[in-house]
Amino acid sequence: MPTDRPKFFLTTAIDYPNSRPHIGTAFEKIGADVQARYRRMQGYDVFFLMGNDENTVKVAKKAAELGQDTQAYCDDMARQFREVWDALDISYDIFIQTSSPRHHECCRKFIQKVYDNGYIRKDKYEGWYCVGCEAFKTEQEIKEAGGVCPNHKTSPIRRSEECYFFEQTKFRERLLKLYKERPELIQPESRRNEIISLVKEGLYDLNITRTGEEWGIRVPWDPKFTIYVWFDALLTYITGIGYGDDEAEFRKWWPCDIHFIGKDITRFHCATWPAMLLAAGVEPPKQVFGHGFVYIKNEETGAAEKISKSLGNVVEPMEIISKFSGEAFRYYFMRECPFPGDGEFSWQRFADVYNSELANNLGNLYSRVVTLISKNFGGTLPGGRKIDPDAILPYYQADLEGNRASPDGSEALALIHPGSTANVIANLKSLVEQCRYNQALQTIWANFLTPANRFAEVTEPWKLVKTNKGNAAEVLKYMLVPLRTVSILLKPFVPRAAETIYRSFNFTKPWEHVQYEDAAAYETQGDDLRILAQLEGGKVKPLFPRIG
RNA sequence: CCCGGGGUGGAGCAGUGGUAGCUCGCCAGGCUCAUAACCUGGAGGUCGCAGGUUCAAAUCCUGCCCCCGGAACCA
Repeated sequence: MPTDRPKFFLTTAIDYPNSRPHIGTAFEKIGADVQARYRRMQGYDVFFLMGNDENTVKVAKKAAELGQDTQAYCDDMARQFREVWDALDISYDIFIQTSSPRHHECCRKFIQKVYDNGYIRKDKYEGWYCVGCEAFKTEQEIKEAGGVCPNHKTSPIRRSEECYFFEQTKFRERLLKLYKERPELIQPESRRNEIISLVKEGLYDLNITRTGEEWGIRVPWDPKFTIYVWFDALLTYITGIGYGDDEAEFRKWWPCDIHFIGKDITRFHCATWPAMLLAAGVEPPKQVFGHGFVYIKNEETGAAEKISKSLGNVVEPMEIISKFSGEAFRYYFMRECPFPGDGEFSWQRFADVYNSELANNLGNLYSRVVTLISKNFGGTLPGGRKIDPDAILPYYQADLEGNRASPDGSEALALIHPGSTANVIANLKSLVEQCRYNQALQTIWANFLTPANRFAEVTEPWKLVKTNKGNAAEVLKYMLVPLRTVSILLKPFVPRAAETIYRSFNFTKPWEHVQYEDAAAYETQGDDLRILAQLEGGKVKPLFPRIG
């Protein structure tokens, strides 16, 4: 289907399926998903790619340990990963398994191209080899284990063997030029600085093959070698959109708009990956975003620990989802952990944030507004009056200046001036586009939800219905404004709750077509404002039930 | 040793030259429409340390201290 909408192609890192996904992996997927959902809302034609990285020796070993066929093991793990992503409403368009025949084939075409272009040479790799493991060990591994193999506790031997090298050093100057010409390529900026100094000093050719492995992709011109897992893993980003077998589709999506990755693998994505692409005559991606890590707060010591199996602190995403919800999970990590930087998880903090921000603030505002309208007006507010989305902000400002409004509804309404909501939304768009999600959410709460509750406190519609029903109806319509605004702005973050709020009323624009700009452009509605939500005894089901 | 990030009231953070702010927690009061929710007020910080620039520094410069990461199958 042809389209003239701007395209937006984004990817997450692909994961090793040698263990189930943890909350750190989920953090990345959610951050990418917020971006994908935001772009779709804003009219982009979006393609969101994720996947599992299966061509590694570790996966084959793990399958063997379990007595399973490697492929069957990979398929089952892929199912388990997708189960978690689905529970978190990750809206990926394609999920690649690198063990798939199509990936293998496209991969071979790519590496052949790089070989033909003269950027792969045969040479010798020398390093510390453990006979027990039948594998090379890094200096680091040996050093950390005290001079022996960490698995076998035996001394490694010096060994050299033939292999193929990718000559990425040949791209040193071109990479540096690229970083200079396109400062937005590596984000956030701290990562960029890191990579520039790395490429200036530390770039070296990469051994991209292994021998003696059954599981993996064969090197096309020399099939006794398999392709080193990193080289094939990165290729997922292009094989997934048709590189090597669907030229039109590939040209439609490439170059990638954002690769979301963990900050630890920026060097691969910002140096090796663009070099690989250049070597094959393909354009580099537009942006690589290296997000921060989630640490687990040790409830006893208070220290932030790296998520690791050996520390035994791994938290299963499903555990959080079943205790709270997928929406709460998304909110917590986007609100509490600055996406470009590091964040922390603790059950205590999770419960605090959930109760105070989702239940008490957002959820409760929704409940009180719905109940007030249904109990006092039978669920229908008479229409015909224009509602201005700036109703709340100026009140808030007036309040800050010390001009306390009187409890008379009409006087509170007199504080309204137009103009400011649009500014806040412009700022929010920029924050979301820069992936500064925690600041975006904080801005939404501070500018719409808190003022809405204050507005209610000053105008007291529950009293006003007894003395001046006309004014009470107006006040309630104004309270609906921030609720509507927030539902639109939260659509990328908590899609289900946002939809529930929006669809609880007969707002005119269809939910599927709502954009950020609509949050500031509340249309005049001749029709009555009605509650469409299902009620029981005049009340709605709590959006986020408090959890004790 | 080197490189990167960071040190702001009890916790987590924002704040790149002009009276130190947000969320949570804590204390007191108000309200009662609402999910024991909401609103107001309060306590609590010499913005890691020492110098320097400036009319003015959390913010710029210099030196020092401390914490966290850091090269490959780990997001």
